[in-house]
Amino acid sequence: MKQKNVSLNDIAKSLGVSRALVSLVLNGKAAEHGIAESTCQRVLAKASELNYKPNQLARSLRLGRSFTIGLVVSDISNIFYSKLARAVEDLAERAGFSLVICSTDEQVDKEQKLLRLLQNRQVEGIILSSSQADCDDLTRLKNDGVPLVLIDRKLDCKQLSTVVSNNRLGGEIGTKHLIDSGYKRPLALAITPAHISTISERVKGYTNAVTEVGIAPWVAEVPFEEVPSYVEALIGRLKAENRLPDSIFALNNSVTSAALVALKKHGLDVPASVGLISFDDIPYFEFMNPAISAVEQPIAKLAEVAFGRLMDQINGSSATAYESLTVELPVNLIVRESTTKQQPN
Amino acid sequence: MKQKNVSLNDIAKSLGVSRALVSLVLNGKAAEHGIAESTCQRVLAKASELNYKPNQLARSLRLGRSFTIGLVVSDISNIFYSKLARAVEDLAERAGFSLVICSTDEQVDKEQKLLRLLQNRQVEGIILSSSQADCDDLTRLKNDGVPLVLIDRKLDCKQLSTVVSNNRLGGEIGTKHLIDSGYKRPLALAITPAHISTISERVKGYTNAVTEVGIAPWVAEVPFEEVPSYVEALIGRLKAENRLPDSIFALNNSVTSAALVALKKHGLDVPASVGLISFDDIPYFEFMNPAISAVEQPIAKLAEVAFGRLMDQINGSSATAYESLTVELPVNLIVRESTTKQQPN
DNA sequence: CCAATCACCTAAATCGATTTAGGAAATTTT
DNA sequence: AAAATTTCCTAAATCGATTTAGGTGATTGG
Repeated sequence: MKQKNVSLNDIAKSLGVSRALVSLVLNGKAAEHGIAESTCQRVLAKASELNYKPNQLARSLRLGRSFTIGLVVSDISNIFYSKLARAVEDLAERAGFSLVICSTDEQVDKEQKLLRLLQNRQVEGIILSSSQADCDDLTRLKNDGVPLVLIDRKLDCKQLSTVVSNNRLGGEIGTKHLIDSGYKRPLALAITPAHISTISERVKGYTNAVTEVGIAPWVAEVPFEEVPSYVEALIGRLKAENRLPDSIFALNNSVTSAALVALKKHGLDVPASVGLISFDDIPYFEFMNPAISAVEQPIAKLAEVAFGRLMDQINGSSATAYESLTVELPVNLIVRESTTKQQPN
Repeated sequence: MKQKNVSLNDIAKSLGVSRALVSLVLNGKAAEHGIAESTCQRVLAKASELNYKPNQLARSLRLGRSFTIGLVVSDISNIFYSKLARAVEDLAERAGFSLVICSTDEQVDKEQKLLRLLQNRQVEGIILSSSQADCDDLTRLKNDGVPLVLIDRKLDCKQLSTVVSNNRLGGEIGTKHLIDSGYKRPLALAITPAHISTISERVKGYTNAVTEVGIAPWVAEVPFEEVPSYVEALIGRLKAENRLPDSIFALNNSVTSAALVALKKHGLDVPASVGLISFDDIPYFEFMNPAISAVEQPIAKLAEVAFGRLMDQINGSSATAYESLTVELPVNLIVRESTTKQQPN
């Protein structure tokens, strides 16, 4: 069934030369080794005649380079991560790297297992959106010599190169926008576990903003395993008790979806009854009715900076050595219809 | 910087035994080779003491198995493909395979380049949603001994195992739903290039359905590089000329988005002015206003069947040899608000 | 005619694992 | 005590490439 692939040796044998010669020629090092032009031609011709495909596994083993990097996120089918993955893929491809993508489902043990797996596969570096609460495991990985860049989520950790959005500021901007639009009682919809830095930072930003104008913070924490049902129950309860917020800041795209479902199900109009702004912009928000306001993350830029840092680590260049270890990139407020408060009250 | 990894040899040396011994023990073949229990313990202890990580590259080279498969689609950031990727990832992981994901941007030359790359990397199989018009290239790949399964899009080709949705039937069902809802003049929004089987099949289904009830087919072909602008211009023109369709069947998720944008921009109410149904369901459709009706593809099932067939090819089992080479899986109509015609006219 | 130079190529080690055939020492059998 | 087994382990080939130090034969120089 699976016939043996053509190897360097096969070419060498069928030409009666050494495989060193063949390797040199095929790697374009013929000139610097003074290999006769005519020999080059013969090798090249034979290689294409036999349809030679270099075995990258062997090459990688010998060179100690796999030309592969890993991207580990919680769920590649989440649109935020799939956009990020695509951006990383393009950068990697241009740099001659393949990309292995893994999803952790927010499970720390799965994350650890996948990281070990990638390490065993000799990936040259890893870009990771970690679900871990501390960075012991990751520091160990890094000390093992695996270039590592954290993306999206930061850990409380001085050692690891990290690239994130400015989530705190995003939380602030979004909240201020609600306040500026006339909302008096904005509810922040967060998600557990609480150690996920993106969410906690956004909550901080929210809290700062409301506190500053004398509004008491109001944060609901949604367990990530049961987002839709929990949010629906929450909205239902608040409505029944006549304690609805006048606006909601949904702090990531999964709670935004849940909130939209719940509001629709309970017949609550956006923005007439409840204003809504989302952390994370989604293509579909633009043409929804109402169009959803959002705090947009610079996905392409995140990928770019993270990938750049990873390459610096791989190439051992000290370019980023003197920069701050953690970069926070600016986010962008997109005002649409879902935060347009109708009447002043 | 990058210290050398601990190898089998290091363990062997530091224990004064052969590396064959170490390999056998670590692979659990100690018993069948009559290796002393005490020796096993020493090896295991030393391996964990030195924090040994097996080099999968070396292992793969020796075994002739990379435990990696490739998934090649047009764009991993498209939600359809990212859901598919996630499903494949889970299956692959359970089977002990890593997944390399590549995007082709619908470019045939890029697809060919990526396939070659994957082949050089010795992936054990490839799941491919191809942008190619014919299958010469792919047949060659397969004949090279690379297990290959086409997914999502089929080619006009008798040789390649293929797993797709029943797109023709989906086109029919969606169109019939429009007709049954009282629409008289449904426009099918297709996309070029025309050789993409998903779209051409859906158009066929649409055409069958309208023809059957005596309605003339009306298909607009949108060039895939300029979907949003083209669709907007089209809707604008039709509106200006007072030739608007009473409903639209958007034949994939990119034109659906474009149609929604265009309709909103031109102030056309869905479904009051124009009904809309989408091929491909998207999570966001459920809670949009109006909620969008859709023909849903069985993504998980597609992944499952394709992966199963790939494994059969890899394992050389003839399980699927007698089945039809192409499977078409049933799709599902989801009726929501966007196809609710108000008044009979 | 011998040595130096040049042009061209090869041998062999190496990366890190797996696997098979077989060997040495200890034990049992007769 | 010699022969036959057992028990436990090793040598060496192998996967397919890369790379370095060196070798061979022809040409040139003196």
